[in-house]
Amino acid sequence: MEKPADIRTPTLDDVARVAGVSRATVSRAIRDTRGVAPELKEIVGRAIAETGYVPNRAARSLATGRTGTVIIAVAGADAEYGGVAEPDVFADPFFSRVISGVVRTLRTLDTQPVLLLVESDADRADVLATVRQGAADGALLVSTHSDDPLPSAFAAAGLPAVTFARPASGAPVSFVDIANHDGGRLAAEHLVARGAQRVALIAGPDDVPSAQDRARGFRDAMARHGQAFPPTAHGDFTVESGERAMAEILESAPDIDGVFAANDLMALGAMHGLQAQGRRVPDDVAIVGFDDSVIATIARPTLTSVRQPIEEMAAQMARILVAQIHEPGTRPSSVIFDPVLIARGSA
Amino acid sequence: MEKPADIRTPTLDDVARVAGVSRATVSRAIRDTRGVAPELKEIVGRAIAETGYVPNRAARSLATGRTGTVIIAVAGADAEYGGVAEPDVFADPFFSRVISGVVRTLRTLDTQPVLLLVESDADRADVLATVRQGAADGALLVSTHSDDPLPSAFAAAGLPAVTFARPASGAPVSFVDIANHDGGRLAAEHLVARGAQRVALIAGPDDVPSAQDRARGFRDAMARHGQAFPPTAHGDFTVESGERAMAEILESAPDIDGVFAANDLMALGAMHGLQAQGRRVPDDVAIVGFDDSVIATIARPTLTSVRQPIEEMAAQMARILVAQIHEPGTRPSSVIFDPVLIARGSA
DNA sequence: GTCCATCTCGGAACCGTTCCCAAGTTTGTC
DNA sequence: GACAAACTTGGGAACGGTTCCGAGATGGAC
Repeated sequence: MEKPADIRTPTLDDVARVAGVSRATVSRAIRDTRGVAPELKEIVGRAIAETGYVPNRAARSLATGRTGTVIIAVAGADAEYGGVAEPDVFADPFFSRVISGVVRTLRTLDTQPVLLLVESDADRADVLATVRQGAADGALLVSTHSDDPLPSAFAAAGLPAVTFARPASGAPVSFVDIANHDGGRLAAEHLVARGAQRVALIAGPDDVPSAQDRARGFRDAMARHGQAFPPTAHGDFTVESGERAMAEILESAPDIDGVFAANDLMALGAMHGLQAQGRRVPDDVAIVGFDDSVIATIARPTLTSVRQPIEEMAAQMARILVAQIHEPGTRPSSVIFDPVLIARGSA
Repeated sequence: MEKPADIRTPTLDDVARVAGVSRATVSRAIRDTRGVAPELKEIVGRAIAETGYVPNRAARSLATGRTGTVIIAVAGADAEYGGVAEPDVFADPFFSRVISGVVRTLRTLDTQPVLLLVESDADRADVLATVRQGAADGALLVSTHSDDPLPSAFAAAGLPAVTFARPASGAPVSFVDIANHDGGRLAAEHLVARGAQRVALIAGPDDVPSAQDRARGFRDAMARHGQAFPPTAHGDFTVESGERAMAEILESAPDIDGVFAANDLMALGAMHGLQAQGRRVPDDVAIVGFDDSVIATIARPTLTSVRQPIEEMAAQMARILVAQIHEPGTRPSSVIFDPVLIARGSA
């Protein structure tokens, strides 16, 4: 008190001195573990307020071995994979929705997300290192590439991780996914029910398992209605690629009257392509997208789309990861969501 | 070596033992401060590889008082402010672009971003507490509300912070902004040059300074061309509000031939509203938006828009913050970017 | 060969928590 | 009233780094 009021941030010892108890007691009072007298807890509370104490996270983390932080790693296009094509994962509402769902849920779990972009092997190493260094307790892995080695790396290191979509590598990590095959089927059935006779498919990249499943589900269902071999073109989930794919299809099969695209951005591109050729949507050609993103409601006509409850899926990822962190050694689990078709103007 | 190969993660002491040097030397070798013999550095390097050592971030952070982490706090709609209106900040490409720019830049600065959502006073307290607890070295504040108390709080606490847009409170914190007034002027001049005789304005919320500046810039410039009082309606930066505002304007001024909206989402809503009434864009009514977001290229016709280099602005925020963290006590600085009009199909 | 300056390295203190363990206090039972 | 059990509390050792300080070693100048 006689000391020149020092600027140093108060520590547990300071609070203990003011409260007239030991450091250990203050620590217990703060985290209100049972076994501390109510009146002492009261006194400690006042001492904390008086000193303006805030616990130091680094020290706590060092002592407990936990940080209350997880990584959310979103994988964009690798430089090696093509780079410029998709300059920004954030341009795709898909990633925004995942992040949104994760962030919102983690908030209720007293956990903070560190956002890491993965676009190279160096980035991948960084993600793993960050957890190894104890700067985060686990990782949420969101990647579209099937050969992403990160899930395997986490599994091998025994570090908590949850992926969006089943890891193609078969790595034993928890994941959350949607029944993509069923989603493709829903799209097919909707087009057929609408009377489409000659449908086409704009599929995603061949190395993306979820895209493959959607395509397969679509084709399987169409085969039941006599259209086992719909004309197909591939895109990379961007609007531009959707438009290109549409043009490609129209060249070989100008008489189509229905299209299913593996995501909304490509569906929008297809719509642009069709409209540019003077075809009316949905009168001449019906379109069904996938994701039910905000894009679907912004398009004109609005886009019929297979809904993927991304925010809820992301929330589930967060819950599984946190549970796994608190209960180490539990076996990997998985949750599969069911898609729903949302009918709008385009089909 | 005779011990049962323990599963414990290796520590500095382990490396020191293997390398046959002291812990202090290993520490110095790792951060290669000068004053350690090259051959020892070599030996230490091998020992690190052999043991699979990774430095513990919590311990380092405890010793140094730094974390290599910053908060990026994005403020959505407060529950108190209206809540449901904007269920998700991530739906707005604006925030995605800010996050993208920040994340990309921080990566080059050896700093990791913790993403925090701010939607209540409790969230705000959390942001401040996180930095106080030493879990982050500073904060990037992205908020549209003028009465956000966070900038002032950081300034008062003397904690490093950088805001997107000049803080309305006048708090002495660094910020990055765009010349909104000039942006409004650019839109006005473009519409006038195009021959628009009766323009209208879809402004943002009155409590958002940047929106006010855009509106003021627009009106000031229009006044120079004899249209000092353009019919005006307000929106809240969403597509729906843009459509509503457009309807409102058309009711009182059905003969307009040009519209400026304070962001692209509202411009798109306006476009929808006009098209629904059978008006052609840009032939009957020209539209200029603001932001030059991905929305502008997706719309049909594509949207003429005042470009805001958001990613670069965000990058600048990150750089300023990190500089401030490394050089404490520096005075707040600011950077103002210049807007550019990108002409497309809508005007 | 001696002396001094310079450089390298090890010992030990320190950062601020948590948690184990022992000591002290209270309560309850016979 | 004695003794055991249950509960609180404080002391001190981790946790895993960084950094100050002093001791040797080394090299150069005379």
